[in-house]
Amino acid sequence: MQATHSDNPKKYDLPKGYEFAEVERRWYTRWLADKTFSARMDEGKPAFAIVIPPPNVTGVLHIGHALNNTLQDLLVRYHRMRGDNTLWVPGTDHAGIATQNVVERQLASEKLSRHDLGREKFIERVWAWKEEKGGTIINQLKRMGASCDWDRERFTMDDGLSQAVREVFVRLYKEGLIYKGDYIVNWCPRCHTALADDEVEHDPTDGKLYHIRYPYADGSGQVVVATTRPETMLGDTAVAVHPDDERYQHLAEIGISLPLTGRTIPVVFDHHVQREFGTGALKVTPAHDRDDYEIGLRHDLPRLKVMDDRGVMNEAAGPYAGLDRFACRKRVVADLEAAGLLGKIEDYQHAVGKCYRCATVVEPTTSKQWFVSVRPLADKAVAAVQQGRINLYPNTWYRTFYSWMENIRDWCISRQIWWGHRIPAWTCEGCGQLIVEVDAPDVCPFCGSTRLFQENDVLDTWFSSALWPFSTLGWPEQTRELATFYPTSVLITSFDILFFWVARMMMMGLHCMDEVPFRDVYLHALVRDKHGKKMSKSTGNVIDPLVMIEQYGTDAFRFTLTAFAAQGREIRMDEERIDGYRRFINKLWNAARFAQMHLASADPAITALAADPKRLGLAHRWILSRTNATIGEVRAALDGYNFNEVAQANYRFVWHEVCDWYLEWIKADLSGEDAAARDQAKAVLLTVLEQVLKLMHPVTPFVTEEIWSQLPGARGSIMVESFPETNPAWEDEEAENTMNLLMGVISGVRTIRTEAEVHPSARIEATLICPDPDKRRLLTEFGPGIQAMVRASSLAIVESGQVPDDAGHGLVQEVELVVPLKGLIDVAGELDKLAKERSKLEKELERVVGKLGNEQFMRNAPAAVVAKERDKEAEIRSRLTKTIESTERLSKLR
RNA sequence: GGGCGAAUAGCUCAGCUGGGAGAGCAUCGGCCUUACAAGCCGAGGGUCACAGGUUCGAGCCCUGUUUCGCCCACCA
Repeated sequence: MQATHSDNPKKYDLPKGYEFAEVERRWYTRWLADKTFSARMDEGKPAFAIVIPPPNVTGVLHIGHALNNTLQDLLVRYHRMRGDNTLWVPGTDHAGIATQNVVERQLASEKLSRHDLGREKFIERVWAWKEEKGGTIINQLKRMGASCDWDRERFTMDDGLSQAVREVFVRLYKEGLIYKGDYIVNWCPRCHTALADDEVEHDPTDGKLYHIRYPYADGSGQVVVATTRPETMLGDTAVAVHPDDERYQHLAEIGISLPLTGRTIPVVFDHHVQREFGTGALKVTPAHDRDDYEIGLRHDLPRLKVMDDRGVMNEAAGPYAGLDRFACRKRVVADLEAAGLLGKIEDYQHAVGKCYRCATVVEPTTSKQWFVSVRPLADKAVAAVQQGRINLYPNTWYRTFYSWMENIRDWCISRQIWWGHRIPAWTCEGCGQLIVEVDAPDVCPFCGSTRLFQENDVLDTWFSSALWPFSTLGWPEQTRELATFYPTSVLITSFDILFFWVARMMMMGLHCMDEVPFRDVYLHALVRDKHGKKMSKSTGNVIDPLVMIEQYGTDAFRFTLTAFAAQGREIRMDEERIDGYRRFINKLWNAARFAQMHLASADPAITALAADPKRLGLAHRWILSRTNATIGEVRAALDGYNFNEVAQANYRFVWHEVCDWYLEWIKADLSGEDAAARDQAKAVLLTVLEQVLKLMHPVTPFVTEEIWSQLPGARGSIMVESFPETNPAWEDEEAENTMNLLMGVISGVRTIRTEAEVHPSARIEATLICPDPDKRRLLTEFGPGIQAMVRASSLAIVESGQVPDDAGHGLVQEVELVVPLKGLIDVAGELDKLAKERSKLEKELERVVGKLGNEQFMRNAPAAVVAKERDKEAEIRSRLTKTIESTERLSKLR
């Protein structure tokens, strides 16, 4: 009777296909209920801590988060299984500008602005939004299987964290490392706030370069200046030329008559000006250009602001007041044209700074802002990295890190928005003194006035996230968490926030805690589409992690991300790969089903048999040796953050060693009559399966937990099982060599079968000709196994013999494989192949012989390499002989 | 302008300190062989971008070239 899939439904406890959706839901709920993710702080155990890069509270899980959190979870689960005191702190970032924008948009749909509500009501509204919508990404992280200690979830505007922010601010202020001043900053006219330098993105943009004639004040001539922003000329307060430029020396006395305004402005001499560029003359607008600002400082030029916060021209722009800056540009150009002062207009591509939040063209402008003097802090960070107290992975980042830190500029930390940590500084209306304190003062300590007004500005979002590694652990309180888990072990993040965030955490951690915030930094790549393009909504190439999870399951998705995470390599996500790994998860599932058939009634204590492999059969010794090797590989890969190797080692082992060979090999024993053989097989099968599940658990938590729970015996969560360790007793080179021989012979016979198109279920008669007595003994010993694997009705193992003319023939490790095939051979095809084989072997032989005949090689190459070449020569020669014999034999059949 | 990275099978990628080129997918052939057709057994397919160099030996090290990508930068 032919068995079908519906037969014996009771034979399997596990469903035929892996049903990930139900399993994932069930186990995550259970893990949460059992608090399996909760950090422990046991005495005497090493600590392993990761703080999550807090996603924006407005965030929606994208594939970058998915990668980032998969890698973190991988390490956290690994260390938890190793028995470390393991903590993964989750949380979200209040994301000042981003969040304020979201709520403002919401208000706009009600035809309201934040000003209609006023500051207090607006902030209430943001909190309300956060309560309602802010948990989105946290729930999505849970879908990813993230094993964060959720009871310790933090938000950068929590009371505790806000306290930490004020403490640090006040401390830095009192140390003179925070100052307030009127400087040029990047201003976003749409967000109405200053931006830090790295919050400005420079896009190459097609624009125009306008050449404008500036007449000399005495009318004796003119100088041409070029600009991409003609409207800023209204704020020009000088023209600059190079000090050594003979063309303009005489202008020092004369000055320039600024067109459209009639103002007279001086000519200044500054080394910044490039003589070769354009006419060598540069218009100077200190209030609206960063370089011009510097020139202005050097020459004590007035700073004339001609725009307001919205990018609209102000009264200083005279007749242009009230015009938007871009409208003004057109008008200025038209007026210059009319006045005959406009020179050529060139197409010009240049980098235009845009707001990283809303892509509005940033306006450099002077404004009163708060800054951090980063030099002393940066020096500490650089020193810590140089001393190896912080390691960067991949190490290609060191150079970039150092060069960035060398050129770092003071950090503008004030933002003119409402959502964020309000700067803890008050101005006394009585005496005008500035008071900076952690807690709001009631009276002015200088004059006793009670009329104190707090700063309106809030802090840059990155200020609070810079404190994240210690603020989340309770600082400034000296908590047990802080003592146990600071410094944290590793930070895993995307390289694009190395400077926004990572460098600043180093600075703040070293300064405030006097200790690094983390020992290792692993910087992963950006996830791109399979063609290497950035994913973006407009391109339409976005891969949504949640869709992937629904389609392929979380484990398959996680496995894919892990497999792609090779150091120093960009990730080109390909949905087909996810599908491939989904099949792998299913393969594991089915291997477990198979095991379960035989293990369901087994006593888990039988695994004790595997402790002493010397008494076990070959295949068992082999798979234990391979298990041992795989454990070593996986651990090394995890310890070195070589995530792709973790995936690869597991994949290879499970599919190509356990499933392809081991399970097939032991089928006979499992269903055979020999009770001792059966017990061995069960014992090792269970042992290997346990090891596999543990090895894979950090990558694929759900399927491994589900299978684990079904194994015989009472079992707790696999999450708290101990991670596999290499076991020297399992290492067995001899078993590996023998199995390699057997597997080679089996594959060789299968090739003969397939090429002759022997039906897979047909039995063949096979002969192995093996002159080597040791190998012959092994082949004889394991003959029944070989016979089963190649579906032979008979298997003869002989020392020597003739190969019949019509036999299929192969050669593996000096063993001749002979399968009589009675006319099934495709003679012409085989002869073709043999000819190809022959020429290939001859070429190889030539190379090897040449090498061995080379004195230099013989002198310089290590003995092992020489010996290997000798073996190779012998092997090639014997293969060549056999190939020629086969050719002759087959030729007769033609 | 400076810096970094990449180029290996049709596609996506491994290849760790130099010692006989690999995987998955795709392609071709054959199979429902009772864990898995989401599978099994096989096959074909590569001038390791190009040119030099070092070496007994180079996908790997060095130099240069080309192409692509990214980061940083005050040439209006």
